Amino acid sequence: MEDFSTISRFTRSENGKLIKNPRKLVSSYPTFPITVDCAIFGFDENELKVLLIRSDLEVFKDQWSLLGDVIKDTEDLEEAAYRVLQQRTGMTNVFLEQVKTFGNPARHPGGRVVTVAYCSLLNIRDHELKIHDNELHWHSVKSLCNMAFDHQTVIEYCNEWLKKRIQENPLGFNLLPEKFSLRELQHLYEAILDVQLDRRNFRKKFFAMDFLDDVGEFEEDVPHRPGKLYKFNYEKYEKNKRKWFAIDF
Amino acid sequence: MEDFSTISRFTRSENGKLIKNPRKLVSSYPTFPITVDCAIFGFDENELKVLLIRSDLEVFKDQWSLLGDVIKDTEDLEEAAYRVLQQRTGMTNVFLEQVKTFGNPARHPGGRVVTVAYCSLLNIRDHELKIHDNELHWHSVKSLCNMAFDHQTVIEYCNEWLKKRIQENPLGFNLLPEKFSLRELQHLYEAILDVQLDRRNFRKKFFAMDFLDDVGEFEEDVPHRPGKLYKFNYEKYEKNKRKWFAIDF
DNA sequence: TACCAATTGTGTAAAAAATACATGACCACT
DNA sequence: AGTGGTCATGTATTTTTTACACAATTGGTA
Repeated sequence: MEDFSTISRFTRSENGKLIKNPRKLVSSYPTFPITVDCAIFGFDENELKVLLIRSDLEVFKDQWSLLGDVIKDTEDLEEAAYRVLQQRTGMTNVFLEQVKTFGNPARHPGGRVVTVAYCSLLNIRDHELKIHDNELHWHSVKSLCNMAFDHQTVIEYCNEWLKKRIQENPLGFNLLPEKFSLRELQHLYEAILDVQLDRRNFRKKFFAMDFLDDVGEFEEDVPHRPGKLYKFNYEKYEKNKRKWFAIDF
Repeated sequence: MEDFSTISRFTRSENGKLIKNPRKLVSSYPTFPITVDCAIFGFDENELKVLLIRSDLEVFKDQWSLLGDVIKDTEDLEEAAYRVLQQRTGMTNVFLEQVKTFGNPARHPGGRVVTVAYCSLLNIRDHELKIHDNELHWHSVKSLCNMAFDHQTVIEYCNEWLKKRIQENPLGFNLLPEKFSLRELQHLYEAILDVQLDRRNFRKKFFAMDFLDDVGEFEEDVPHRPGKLYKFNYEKYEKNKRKWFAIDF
């Protein structure tokens, strides 16, 4: 006889009969607070930044935390994250994607709170005027410290996720103005991946991918010869994108 | 004056003062049931399979669902997933990784239940004797239908996740016996990725990665010339693994 | 015991992709 | 007019990927 004694009483009905009332079943489940936390990344002065807010918990006095909120009864997780994003930055049409859920029972000093981490990418200049709340701050990702909750871990995880993702998908453009020069693009990659890239090969590669539209304009206000400006053309990307396949590890 | 009226009352303290009692704060948060669901994959007869259980809800009569359970007060999410895995397969030391959290308010007929999906990989033969519970069933991933909850979506997501992951990391070995032939390995890749691969190039690639140990034995009970058996050597892999970097999309 | 079916094991040539690298022109600033 | 910083561009070399064929081994079967 097999020992099923360790199987939770929630896993199966005791007697093998079908459960008629799912509401009753679910109401017997233990419940927990759930939040979403947004790692909102921006790129400025050749550095990757993350938008943080001063914690309002006394135990985390003078520490920073991600922007987050509890989820509401009727909203999906992504909706909640998007709401946080909009409320704080005023921006809509912004890249947002779920990264990971953190559920360590001790991660919140007020009791168990499970949080779903989202990663968002936006162009800092597009909304810089909206951040006059001086509790909000763009913080360099390289020099994080003194974070509330487990938010340092969360940001590091999101940062690693971004590093990987930006090599496989055209996400980087979300961090730049609509029109950008190839130097800006290269600096973005160099900053996020923490590598040095050869300029000629970098250009060759992006031109070969063939989704950059020359907008016929040039950089302004740069203290050197201005470079051409380009736009990311999503349709071209979608049409030509390679079927990603390569065993390689 | 900025309009912060839409910002949730949970987001910040009203008056700008620091919150002294985090327990009180958290106890004001709405709560939800949280479950973990495990997409447990196995490989048999050259097919990717997933371990399913018959739903015990009457609304899902004769439908299949993933193995899952509610999380307990004091356990971390991964602990809960691991518990489900052990209880059902009797196996320990098994690959397990979080994939995504699903929180659609309507995904459970009994009310809102948020679930964290985990993906697990194991060798079917290692534990086939433990599945005499006839409510449990290895189901071909290619022919899913009639799943309870949103579990079809969840499995499809996990399957895509696996497809990508198996190309970047040596996960496939978890689905094979400790000693395997290169044909088995190739069939595994071909089944999961749904491609045909050139045998010589496949072998060349894996030998070049240099983490397969020839165990000096041969296949048995095959109706053709038996191939050499190999073991995956994790230490060698760790030592030689390439720093993964390539912009490519 | 001879043959068949299935699979093992092995290498090379051609094509494609990644890398390394230098120069003259342009613009702003002084 | 000179300087500092950047733009724009192409080629040769190396590395990686791909395509592809044949002899040998085993079990099964007539």
